[in-house]
Amino acid sequence: MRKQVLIFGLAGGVLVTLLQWTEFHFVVLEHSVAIYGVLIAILFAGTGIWLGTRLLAPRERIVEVSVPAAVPSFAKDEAARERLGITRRELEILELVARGLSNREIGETLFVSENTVKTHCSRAFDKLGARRRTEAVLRGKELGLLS
Amino acid sequence: MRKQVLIFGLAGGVLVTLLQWTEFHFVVLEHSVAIYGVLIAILFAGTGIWLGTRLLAPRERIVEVSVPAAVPSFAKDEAARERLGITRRELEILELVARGLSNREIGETLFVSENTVKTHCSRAFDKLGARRRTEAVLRGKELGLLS
DNA sequence: CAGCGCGTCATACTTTCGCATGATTTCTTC
DNA sequence: GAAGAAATCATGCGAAAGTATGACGCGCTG
Repeated sequence: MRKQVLIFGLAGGVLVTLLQWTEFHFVVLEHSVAIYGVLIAILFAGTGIWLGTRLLAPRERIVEVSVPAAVPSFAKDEAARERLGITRRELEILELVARGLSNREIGETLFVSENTVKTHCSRAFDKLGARRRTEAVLRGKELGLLS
Repeated sequence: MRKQVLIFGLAGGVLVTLLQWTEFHFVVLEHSVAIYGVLIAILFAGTGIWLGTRLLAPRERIVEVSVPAAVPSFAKDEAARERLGITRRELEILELVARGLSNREIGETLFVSENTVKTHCSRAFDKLGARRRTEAVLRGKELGLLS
């Protein structure tokens, strides 16, 4: 968090410097407004993107989780997940496994590589004491992880 | 990441053009730079947020609610089995698949070779329209084949 | 009896899984 | 600001799973 702020401030300083420099040297009066505009635009577009990713994305994620289930058993999943030390991402992938998707398809669905899916799967299987995906799905349902 | 940069640069170019155009045509009035700045800032902050949410966090989740009624258990299995043209042996193996057993374990359980299990599995998967055992289990439950 | 469905098995081949290991990055937390 | 958790990705390897094809025996049935 501090890192972003730092980089951000640094960029701002660079911009200011650059702006003054350019203005005082070769891009004088008539273009100054344009320059200012561009710089401000860049600055605020960056801020907007930053805000969008940092602040709005998590909210969207929460919506994803809470909307679909119609909320009969959400806290239960969470409790079971927590108890087993399974991360949210792992559970997410486990759910797709239970839907019969291959690792490749899961990767495409979640926009991550197949390798990543495999990693999550392995960890989840390990935590579930399962050695195959079918077994993992079964255990997941038994333990209240999956509906 | 590259995509965003590209779009970002594009937006920048568009802005420069637009800005110069507007400046030389109808907004040359004596508005202060600050007003331009604020307007552009607002505009691009919004754009940035839009970009951030649109491009950097494209996530969706499709969740369905399947309702497997588990009341009449045996006759229904038979009916579904018959309807799908699945033999008893195939269903038997499918049940063990759903229990998370490997082909080898199934073979040992039923005293047949692993190859035989594979054959039955392939045929059953084909009749279920499944390409993976996890998918087959899911379809089996949806169709009332498996409890 | 000839044909058919079913169960059994094999061989060969391709694809997918699962495991181990290590690296990088981001975020949180103390 | 150091440390840990979490997510991401890669590579390599062996083990499963899945596909295709052919074959054999058994029981039923027209």
